[in-house]
Amino acid sequence: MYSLPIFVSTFVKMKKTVIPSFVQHIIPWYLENKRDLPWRNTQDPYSIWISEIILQQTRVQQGMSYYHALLHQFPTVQDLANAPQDQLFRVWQGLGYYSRARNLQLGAQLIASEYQGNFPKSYDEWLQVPGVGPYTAAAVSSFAYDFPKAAVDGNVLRWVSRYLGSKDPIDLPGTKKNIQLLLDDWIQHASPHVFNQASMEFGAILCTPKNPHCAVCPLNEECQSFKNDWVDAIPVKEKKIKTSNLYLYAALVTNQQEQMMLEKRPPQGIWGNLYTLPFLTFDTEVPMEEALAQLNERFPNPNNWKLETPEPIIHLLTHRRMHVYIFSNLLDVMPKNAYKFGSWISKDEAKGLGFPRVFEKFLTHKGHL
DNA sequence: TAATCGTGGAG
DNA sequence: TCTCCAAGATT
Repeated sequence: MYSLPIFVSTFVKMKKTVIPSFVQHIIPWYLENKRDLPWRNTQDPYSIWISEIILQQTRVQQGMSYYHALLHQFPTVQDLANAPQDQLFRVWQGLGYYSRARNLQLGAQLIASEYQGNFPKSYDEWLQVPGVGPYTAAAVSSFAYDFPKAAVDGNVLRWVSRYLGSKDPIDLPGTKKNIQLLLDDWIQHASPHVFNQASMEFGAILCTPKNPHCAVCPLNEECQSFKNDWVDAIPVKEKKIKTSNLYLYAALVTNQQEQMMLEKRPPQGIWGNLYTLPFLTFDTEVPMEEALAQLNERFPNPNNWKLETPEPIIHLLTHRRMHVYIFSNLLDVMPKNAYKFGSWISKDEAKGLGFPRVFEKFLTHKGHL
């Protein structure tokens, strides 16, 4: 006989109950056990919005200092809207996913102009802000304005699928949609901002990806995964992460004025709009002579390079293992107009720019930053 | 829709 | 050392 998908059947069943059991158990747990996080002590939409953009795919511990730095550098949405992008990237430097910073400023400009510095309030309004998707729109509108929309992030997908014992892959849009529908119903039985905070905190603190704390979980008696011993098997993911190699050859070129050649990356692609040493990339390893030959095509430099990284720097990206080789022009003098794709930048100027972590570390180590 | 976009910490 | 993946969004 045909059976309803588990989320739909749960949704139908819960419709009949007055207050979902999850709400009854998890909100008291949250109020007792929540972490003291700075963006939880405010209803200021600007601070909350900044925090949510930072926390996309980013752990609290990693994002905390950036949260304080951004609010310190750009106290108001107008400050952020009017800031030079280089200044923003200097603050965002090292946090990764730099399109977040670009879109954050686009959003600030939208709010400063079209909203006259007031902030969107509803979920649908926030969804129009660049860099704000379904999760962030629900989070900001509920935290700042108590708008009743469930925030569905990785924590929530995990605990809901475990709680219901669903083996639907959580990386499929249909699964997310079902969970969104279910929680959009449940959230009506609680204070929206408390519900969303409690929901995510529960996933982050108790229903963790590995070694969840089922023994002390207030929901363990009704958790389908706990009862069936599926906790380690749920959530299910369809896609597996496969990493491939990427070989990056960069040039540290300096002149007699103690300037170095830097390129601003194009807006699209990795490290968009940040500053890097000029570099070439290959999907497969190439002989060192070939890499040097290609560097020489770009720089009218006598073939005199020094390999600064005898062992390549291994820079791990989510889907890539990057092998970074850096060459310097050991003895040769580069003419001022030798290379038209980059700019000569002094040490002091470079300090105000944003660099990807791998270049920032190297240049700092060599005393160029 | 599937691929892309960083970095650092946990296990 | 290696895999996983974290308060996702965009194209």
